[in-house]
Amino acid sequence: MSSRKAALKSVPLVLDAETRAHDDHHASLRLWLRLLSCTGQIESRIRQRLQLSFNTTLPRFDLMAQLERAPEGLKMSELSQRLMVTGGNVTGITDGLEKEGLVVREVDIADRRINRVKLTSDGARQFRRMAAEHEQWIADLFSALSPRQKGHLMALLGELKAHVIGSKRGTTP
Amino acid sequence: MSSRKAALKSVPLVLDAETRAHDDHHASLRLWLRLLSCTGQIESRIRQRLQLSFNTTLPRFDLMAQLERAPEGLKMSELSQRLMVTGGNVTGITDGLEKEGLVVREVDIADRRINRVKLTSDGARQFRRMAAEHEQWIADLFSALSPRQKGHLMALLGELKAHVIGSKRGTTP
DNA sequence: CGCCAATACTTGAGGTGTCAAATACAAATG
DNA sequence: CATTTGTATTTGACACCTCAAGTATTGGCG
Repeated sequence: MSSRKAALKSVPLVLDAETRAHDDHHASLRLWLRLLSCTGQIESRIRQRLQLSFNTTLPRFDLMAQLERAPEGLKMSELSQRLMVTGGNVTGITDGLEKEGLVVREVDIADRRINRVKLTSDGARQFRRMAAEHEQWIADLFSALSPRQKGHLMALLGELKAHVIGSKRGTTP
Repeated sequence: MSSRKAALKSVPLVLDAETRAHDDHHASLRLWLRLLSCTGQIESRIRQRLQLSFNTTLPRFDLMAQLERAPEGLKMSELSQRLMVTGGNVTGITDGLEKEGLVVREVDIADRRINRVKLTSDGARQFRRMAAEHEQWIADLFSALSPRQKGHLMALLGELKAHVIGSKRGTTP
């Protein structure tokens, strides 16, 4: 109701360093939340479909996908590396798949510490069915973006990933 | 060894639909894997730091973050919605936080089915300490991108997310 | 040969996550 | 007011996932 205007807060023409930092922090935070929610949504859709269509899970699917490209089988440790999960985890998932007959463990002749894991023919057949559908799901989920946009997104994520991985120093030397 | 050239497979000047579809599928798949690995890397870095610096976890942090913006407290169901996880999960995380005295459950006077969850003053203090560091971590992790690039990434992910969420029909109506 | 460190994997405890069934309370209905 | 219906949360069974400790087995070294 007052008529005074002089007391309104001034709008600086040049933003100070602190303000810029604050804005950037905020932008990064929002970006991170969007990245997280985007990935989460897609992942949850895939899990859901894997469950509905094939009564399986993403980690199982991922493990089988690795095995499919390695007809000679993979060591547990190799699976662990490729799936970027711990060895104990691989043990558990492999147990489940083995119980369902989709996969077999074969003790290495030369070094009996080693377990070589292979797809059974049943597992291979089942995986091929799943892989085809899976690829289509992904294509559909990403169909909102043009090839050009996909390339752009790929590049931006590439830079981000490189920086994140590159700065992995300083934890426990 | 033959000198005949006519039998070489022709290279079409215009790619057929099948080839285009195949390439697009492949691009989508690679993009998805990169998205996944990027998010995973960042998430794992944050988890690691939360563990090292504050001996806590990401879900606990996220729950406390929600409570900080709601001094009157939140119902379990509200937490469930905001964190995008199931109610059972919220129960578990809240149990842990309550055991450590960072959070309290208060039964609603008017409707005794409702549990209102609040940060304790101890929890609030601890959260503020964590939040400041957390924001800095994020800013650092995303510092590889210019503000312009951040904006671009934000927009691309926005389109992707909108499409994914928009196509959520067709499961169980 | 015999011991010992390194390697490959498994096990067990603890925190997340999901779903479906159980519990506790409230509201609507007759 | 008693019964039914609905809502808020918890519980229990599984599946992941990590870390740290345990078990086998190998290969080197005295």
